[in-house]
Amino acid sequence: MVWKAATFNVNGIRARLPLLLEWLQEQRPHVACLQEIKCQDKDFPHDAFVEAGYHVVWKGQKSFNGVAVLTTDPPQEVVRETDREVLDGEARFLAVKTCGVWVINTYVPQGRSPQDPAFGYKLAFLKETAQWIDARFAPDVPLLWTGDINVAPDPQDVYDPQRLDGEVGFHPEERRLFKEILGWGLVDLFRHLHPDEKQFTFWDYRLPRSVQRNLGWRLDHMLVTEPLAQAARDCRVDMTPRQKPKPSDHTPLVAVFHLDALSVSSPG
Amino acid sequence: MVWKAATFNVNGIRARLPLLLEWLQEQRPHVACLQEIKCQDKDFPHDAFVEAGYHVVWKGQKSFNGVAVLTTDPPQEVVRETDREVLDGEARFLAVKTCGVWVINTYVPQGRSPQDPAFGYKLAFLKETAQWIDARFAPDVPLLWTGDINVAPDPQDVYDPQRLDGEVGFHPEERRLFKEILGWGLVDLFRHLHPDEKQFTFWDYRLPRSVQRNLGWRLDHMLVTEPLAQAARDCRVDMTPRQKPKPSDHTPLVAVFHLDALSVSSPG
DNA sequence: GTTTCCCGAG
DNA sequence: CTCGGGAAAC
Repeated sequence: MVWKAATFNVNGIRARLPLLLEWLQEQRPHVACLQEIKCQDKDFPHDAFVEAGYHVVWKGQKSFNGVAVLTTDPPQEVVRETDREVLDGEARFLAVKTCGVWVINTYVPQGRSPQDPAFGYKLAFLKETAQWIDARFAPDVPLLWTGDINVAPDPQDVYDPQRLDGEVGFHPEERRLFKEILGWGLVDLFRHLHPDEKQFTFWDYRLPRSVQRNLGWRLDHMLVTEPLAQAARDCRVDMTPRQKPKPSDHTPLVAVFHLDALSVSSPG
Repeated sequence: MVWKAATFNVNGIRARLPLLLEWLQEQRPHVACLQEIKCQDKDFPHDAFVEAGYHVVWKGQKSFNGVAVLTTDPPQEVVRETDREVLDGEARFLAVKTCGVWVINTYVPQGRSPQDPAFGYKLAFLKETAQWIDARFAPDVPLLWTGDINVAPDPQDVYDPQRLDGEVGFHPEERRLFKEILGWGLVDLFRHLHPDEKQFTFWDYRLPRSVQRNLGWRLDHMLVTEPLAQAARDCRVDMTPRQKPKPSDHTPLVAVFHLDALSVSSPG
């Protein structure tokens, strides 16, 4: 099957609901990983997604963070709790197996500033997620770690690498860690398919006309294991939601895979 | 000329802007008195009304209160300050002469509760407005005192006169004062033209389905001097804005006058 | 319920 | 700039 996956930091699912539903109808991803839903579980607009034809798994908290996974096919497995304090303490982690693929959706802490304890938390969150994956999966299973990773790995991933060097999101320590994580057996799919493109997924609201001036960052990623990398046919940023009225500060990243082409080592 | 006047407590002019502009295009009043604009002067959406073909006078304050007068014809005179502390202390009073008619727009304090100092302030505000009018005008000039007066004068002006007797807005003291003020030479135009109609202009947001159950109050009025009363051809409540999405808790009161029929004692 | 302000967070 | 939350007012 042709399988479409997407990640989208919506910055408030209630504020973004009209835009998000419109985008889902246009793109019809088989799986959509959402971050920063910013609502408690009871306030999640579940019905709207069911009406749109999706199964929904969500994990919210008051005010901040919160993640959700929408799937056209019912999820085969769901992991809501990892029993790791760093991953479970805030609503930032959700894993779902759908269409035979494990999808890990994370909203990695932004980090605030390199001196702030939040930066240590960010690094720990990245490490623990990688460890959790390592403990549970091998690099030869079809796995997609996606979401707002909040790290721009390379100079071409920020609008001004000189000025931003050392800033949170483009700090040597996180970039090094990001590469180290890839070393386990993950491919940065967008960069893999587009080695030279300068394409962003986030533009700060606070910079005037940041979209028009393209003052962006590539912070949202699809990290895939080798079998999925080989099954990939496309991975691109969809700019349209960021250009509409009342946008999120992020815009979706979308990938297409030929799951039939998947060569899995294990029998199941 | 046929002259249409309206009063509308918008409960936040920024939140109500789409509804208000739509309503202005449908009704095209020559003068529209707005209350509870709830914005500072710098935040008033002046341009939107100019584009809609209106001259605008407004007086706002932070957070609460605030009044505005829209006129199709340029105002001949404007009174923004009365030099009376009670009238000028909060943004509740604005007077404009347009098309030869003096229009006094007030947002009378709600009063909170009969024991609260705010209730005394309400009574004082009503008295001072009446005094200001008396000091400046005679009952034989065309004058319209309109706005959210926050008094339901008679039992037929509230949804449950028994239960509400003594409540703020339907307290004997304010009703008595309201009648006393009319005694100077003002006519409650809606009641004058519709002696037996039970028609409201306000329905509390907090009562579930208050509009459908018609749990309302008649708090918004057009008090006119005799010449205007004789020139009046119509005075009715326009329910449509209260029935649309995102309504104010009030709905407009609209009146039509034949100004040619005006017999003014003075020459100008 | 609804609006506005102020706050913390990004 | 924008979101959500809590307070105050009606």
